[in-house]
Amino acid sequence: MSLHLYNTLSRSSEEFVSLTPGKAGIYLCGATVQGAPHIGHIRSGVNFDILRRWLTHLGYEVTFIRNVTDIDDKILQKAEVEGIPWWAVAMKYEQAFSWAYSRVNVLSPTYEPRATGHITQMIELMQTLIDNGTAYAPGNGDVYLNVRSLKSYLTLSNQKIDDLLSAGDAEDSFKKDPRDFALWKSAKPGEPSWPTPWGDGRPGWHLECSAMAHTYLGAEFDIHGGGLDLIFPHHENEIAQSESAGWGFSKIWMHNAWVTASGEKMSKSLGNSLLVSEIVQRVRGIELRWYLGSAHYRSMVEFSFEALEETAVNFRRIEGFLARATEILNEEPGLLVSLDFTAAMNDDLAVPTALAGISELVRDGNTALSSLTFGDEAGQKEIARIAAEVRGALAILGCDPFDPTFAMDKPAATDAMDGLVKLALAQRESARARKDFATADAIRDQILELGILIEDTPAGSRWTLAR
RNA sequence: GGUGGAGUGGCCGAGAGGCGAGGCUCAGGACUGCAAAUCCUGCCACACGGGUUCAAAUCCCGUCUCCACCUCCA
Repeated sequence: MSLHLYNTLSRSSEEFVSLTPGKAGIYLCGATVQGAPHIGHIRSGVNFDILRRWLTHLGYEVTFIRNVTDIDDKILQKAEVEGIPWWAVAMKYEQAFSWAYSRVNVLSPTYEPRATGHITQMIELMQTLIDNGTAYAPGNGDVYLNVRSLKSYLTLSNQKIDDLLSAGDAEDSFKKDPRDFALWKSAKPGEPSWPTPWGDGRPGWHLECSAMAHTYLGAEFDIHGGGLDLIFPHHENEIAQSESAGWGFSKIWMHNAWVTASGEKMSKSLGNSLLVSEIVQRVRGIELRWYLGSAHYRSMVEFSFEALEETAVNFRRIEGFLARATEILNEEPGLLVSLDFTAAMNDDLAVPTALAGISELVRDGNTALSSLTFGDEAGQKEIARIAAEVRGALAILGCDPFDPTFAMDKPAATDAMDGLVKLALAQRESARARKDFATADAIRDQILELGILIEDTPAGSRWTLAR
């Protein structure tokens, strides 16, 4: 089966046919840099990173744009609170996001545009919309989109305009209709602003994504992604602006579900302990990624530390197999992508199904490892094949243990430490040889207290860090 | 009020008419000097009430519970 993806627009799974053969353009709504990233933000990054890696594996040349919205009401508020300029707030949290993305091995986008770098494009878009009558400037410096003038609206969220609850503050505004939304907001005293033909001001929330997607991906592109909660109003308004400008815009809309805590969506108050910076104190980045990536992207992930730990244990089993296979083979496994994995991924990125296949492969691999006899070339080949299929799958999911990105998670695995542990192991070995098990076990216990696990194998003892 | 989603074994979590996804935990076994790691066996679940069908977790009708979006949101 070829790649099929669920399109929010049609509420069904559709075959992916790119606009330009061999190429794929993706626009992902990135962060509004107003605070530190929690694991929900990062989940979105991981989900779409997996999509990107899969498309790349399938042979597409992927242009992946993930924006940074670096001007907005909350950033200005935060600047007040923190007593630093708004642009310093934006930079601070943009860097926090970059750090978090890198900890979970999310690839850098092809380009990462900032809203404030695209004011010119936004003004051009507004001019187009005003010229063709879909937008209006009431004279106070604001620019609004007239939603009643649209041929279609709310096609993504499948709502009727009159069913929407009306905005609370609509009465005293310059809007023609309460549902009209701001493309541009006039500057209040002390706020940053940019000059436009309609007055000094700053972008409304939605305009930047239309302008930037158009700049880097063109009038029409393949996939637009983001969190479920962006469907309305953000993505509806992007569609409204872009289609009114005559752009085809995105063919497929993909939305990731969120991470919940105690059954509820993470809000700021709940999210404090779930900052990426906190979680990676508990588990390694690769384990956090495994956790966030292992649920289907359209399913809610109910966060708990227990589930996180459990998933980490599951990952270590897979990792342990690859480590043992590497020792036996005397080289890093290759990278193969199996037919089962391909079938699962092609079915709207069915990672959980793919994971079941990986678990079965690992079991077969462990069995092959334990039944391997000296000089068994067929057995070695089998182990090499299985290890390569496991590693190949992990690599697509961004969790390849051999990926240098994760090297920082193994700080203690230096040659010096290896030498010291082996020294102790040699002493234990000689104690075992003379059947002095009390001494042998004492050595093992002492090493364990330092956080090092000992496994005795027919080929001798091996050690790993316990974590 | 409108729109969308969810309810699966001790726990997590897939599947969407027909042979027990998978993981974690736990119990037993194999291996081991003892462990660890690994493998094997066991734990036959689908919110509730009806219906359709040879066959329903899956389809239909109804009910209950929970969550989300409706101009701050990943």
